[in-house]
Amino acid sequence: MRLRRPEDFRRVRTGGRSWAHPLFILWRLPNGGAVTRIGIAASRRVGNAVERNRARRLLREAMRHLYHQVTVGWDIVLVARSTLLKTDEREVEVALSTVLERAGLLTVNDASSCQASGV
RNA sequence: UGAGUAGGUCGGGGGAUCGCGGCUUGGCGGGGUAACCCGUGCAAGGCGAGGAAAGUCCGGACUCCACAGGGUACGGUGCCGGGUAAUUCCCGGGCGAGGUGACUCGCGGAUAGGGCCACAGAAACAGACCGCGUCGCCACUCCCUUCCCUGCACAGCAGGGCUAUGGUCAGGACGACGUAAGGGUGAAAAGGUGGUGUAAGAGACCACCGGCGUGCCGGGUAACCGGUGCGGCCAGGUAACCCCCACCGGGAGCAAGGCCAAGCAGAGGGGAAAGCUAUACGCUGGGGCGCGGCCCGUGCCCUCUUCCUCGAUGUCUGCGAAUGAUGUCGUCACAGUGUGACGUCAUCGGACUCAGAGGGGGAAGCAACCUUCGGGUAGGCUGCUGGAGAGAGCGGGUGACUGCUCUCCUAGAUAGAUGAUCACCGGGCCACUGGGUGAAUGACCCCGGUCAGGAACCCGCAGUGGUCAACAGAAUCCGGCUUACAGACCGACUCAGGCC
RNA sequence: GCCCCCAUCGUCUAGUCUGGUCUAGGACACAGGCCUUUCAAGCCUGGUACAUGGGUUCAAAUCCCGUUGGGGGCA
Repeated sequence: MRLRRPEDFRRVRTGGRSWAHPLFILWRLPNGGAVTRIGIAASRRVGNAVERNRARRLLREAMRHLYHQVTVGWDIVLVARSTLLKTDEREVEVALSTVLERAGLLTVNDASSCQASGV
């Protein structure tokens, strides 16, 4: 599920914890439900419209591959940085999985982690 | 072959797997008698970014608000004609400038008026610093003359002097006038050349050239062009300064606008028709009576929230004197189980008087609504994609463009959909290999060819490997402009060189 | 998305409307020197800017057009 309303983004950004990475910043906040909700943001500092779309799509594709390994019940906001434009999807996916692990959001699952590293 | 000019087209292709957003159909769930509607971690089918989607610079469509008409203000456009829904766009033409040329660039008015033109320069729009002249004045320099001194043997001559006389050719100073040829300054300086002319000069005059204004004739829808006559040198730049002339323009923008849900806090101003209209005080007004001869003044009383008007010696309620009716009781008279009179009490009626209340219509007031400021919401639906639409054919037009016919349907997101991975084909560039054309050179026939040979260069035909692939993402829609852009292709034209 | 506004030394600004005297002024900051035992303060000196590309004009920070960057408003 995606986060769409501006107040949801505000809530996660003000009430949640964050982890920074050279490629992006991750915020998370428990939502009290049984679903994982993802929001992706790219400011004008990232670049023009094409570059912002590119950054968003990379993050969304990486998150799609890792979605079922994420512990349920959290709202997650990913903020893109301009370094994303120089990388490809696999690097983003590896970086995202390590940051998710540091944030304690990965459900420990041997099969899925092997799949994640093997893709 | 080289160098250019203007224009047009394209913006990699088709696949596999996993995903994304609409639409249609079908499942599933809900509602409903039904038609059908709503929802969806579902399935299938089909669709899914651009030539600039960008900048938001013009012009329209559409929506809301305002709106008799005209003028002014403000803004825009600006050679002429045409195209178009419209334009600051496009097409054709005119003039000027640049280029050998293809071609490119520019465009109202500076004698309608105002302002400005720094510094420099005499002067920046009409002027005189130097200069060139004429005249006057001075007598400074020089010259001449007179005078004085010295010498020569003195008629005179020579030299010198002059704060001493006169003259005025020349120079100089000053003043007045003429002049604009020349000088210098500046971004810009008052038509050019030659002559006549003059005190000096000057379009002052003349010839030619250039420019301007204007009349006529001819061509053209027009801008304008050609011819011809006249005037006359008219005399700077700036209108992306004000301005003049002609034409155009109401304002805001899809976050417009409409509907629903949720939520908050009202205040000021204006206010049509219909509807509704309470209390108190004061002022004003109205009515009645009295006094003074009248106008009028004054005193008292009554009346309505306030004012106007209609109607009213009226209506209703209450108190109640005189008086009337009935009844009880008493007294008297007549008279005789009664009648009458008077008195008292009770009940009923009650003119007039007194006290109180009141009608119909209109205006003020309340109020729907509008507006200004303030407060609240940032959720959903709609607008929302079929249109000045695209392609082809046949016509019209020099062209922009346009008429008819046929065919086609081609994104609608809203933290905002096109992505990830994999190879394949195609393109540019580079390297290597192969191939083609083929010089030097050699041989043969013979005054020019044939055969061998294989360098450098060129081509990029074939193969292999590597590498590169831009600018950029719809947000109401459309027509233009501007800006960004790797590269590829198409035909047209010009100039130069070579060959036939 | 739609509609406005702005850009001048390192920073804050004047000048722009009405072009010239702008080699662009001021304050703070910076560098050097004087003063002081030293620091601060004070005094003197210096360097440092018209966002960018064109156009109009004799001349542009100023007027016109494009580009870039920044800011704001609109249910």
